[in-house]
Amino acid sequence: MSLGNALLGLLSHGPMTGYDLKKLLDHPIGFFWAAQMSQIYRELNTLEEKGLVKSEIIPQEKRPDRKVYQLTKGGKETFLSWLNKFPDQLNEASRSRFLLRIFFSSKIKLDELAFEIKRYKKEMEEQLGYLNKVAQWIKDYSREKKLKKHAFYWNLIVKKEHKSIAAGTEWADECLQLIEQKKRKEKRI
Amino acid sequence: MSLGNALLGLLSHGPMTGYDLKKLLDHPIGFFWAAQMSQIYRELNTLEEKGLVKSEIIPQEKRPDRKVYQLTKGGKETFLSWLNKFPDQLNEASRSRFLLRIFFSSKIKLDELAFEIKRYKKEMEEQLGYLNKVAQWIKDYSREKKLKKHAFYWNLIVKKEHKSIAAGTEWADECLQLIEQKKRKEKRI
DNA sequence: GAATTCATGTAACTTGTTACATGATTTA
DNA sequence: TAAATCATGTAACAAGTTACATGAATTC
Repeated sequence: MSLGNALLGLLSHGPMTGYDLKKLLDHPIGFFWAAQMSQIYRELNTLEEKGLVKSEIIPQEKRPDRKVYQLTKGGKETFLSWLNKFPDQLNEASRSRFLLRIFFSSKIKLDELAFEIKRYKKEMEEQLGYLNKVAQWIKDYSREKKLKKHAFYWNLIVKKEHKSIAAGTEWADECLQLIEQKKRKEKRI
Repeated sequence: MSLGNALLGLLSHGPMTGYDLKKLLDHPIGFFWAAQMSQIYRELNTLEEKGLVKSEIIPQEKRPDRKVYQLTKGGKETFLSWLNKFPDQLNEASRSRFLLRIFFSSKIKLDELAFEIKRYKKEMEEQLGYLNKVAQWIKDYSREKKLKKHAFYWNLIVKKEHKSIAAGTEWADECLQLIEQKKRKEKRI
């Protein structure tokens, strides 16, 4: 239940609603753990059933009530024990629709493949823009003393994403060159 | 149903049993699409219900019967239309337990983080070894005329993995240095 | 006046994981 | 003789996605 632990971890920064959690999950965390709203609400229910979080309804004027979740003792313990014990597998089973398509792409036209790779490259560029925003967000956030200690770790993640985006972009360029070469070669024959 | 399309794609190379499919999924495809045996059997049943594959039981001496699956016309069409239409999202929602742990790692000791990153690096090295085997496998495989045309595309994937493994390894080294620096700094204070 | 945001969710469905089950044959 | 391989799966569960629902307040 990695999503559950993500939620517990976020709640260790303070009480929040499902909606707030979703925003954090989208924003800096989306890079390495995505979740749908509906999944978050379900997970929060499960966590509450297990006694790891408790909720309190706070009425608001002119707005729907806020259902604010906070960690219980058990929740803190569960989260810390998850953090402290080594996972038996570091990486999730990999699944990339994009590479799956490339694997079979001898059956499509070279131009179509090139198009798809260009779109991939564009996506990398968008992610880079987003990553820069995240880096800025970390800077802003870490002005608060309480959050300063996190910045070091969060920047490690940013660094990793930077490298992987660079690798992806480089790869895309090389691919496009190789495809051009292949196209010329096929014309000659 | 990406797994379904992967299976259809593999079956387009010729009739196979679920077991054979699993071996291919583990071996070169595992890099970008993993699946459990039980999932494959279930997916094959679904594909058969939809009329995209058909199976034939071939009795064997001294071995359990083979249940050989092959594509139907509908299966070929479905696969090709999947290949030819652009997916609305190239990348799956990202999920990395490893990065999730790093995000929260201000709560664990620096040495433990370093240990985890070292293990990550080791995993990268193992993957590199595996990747080299895959590259060799492609070479061997593409001696067969029928499969030669795939080699170009499969090598694009190898190239991508190479780059991403290199990026990961580099990142791990830099992290370990930064952690050492931070440790020294903390001792001084 | 239309679209978006805030805030809550439920239901149905699909996909992925883990554990269990069988039983002969081959390799170390 | 123990383990691994071949080959088939089922069942239960966990996790993720998509579609649907509500309704006020704010922004364009």
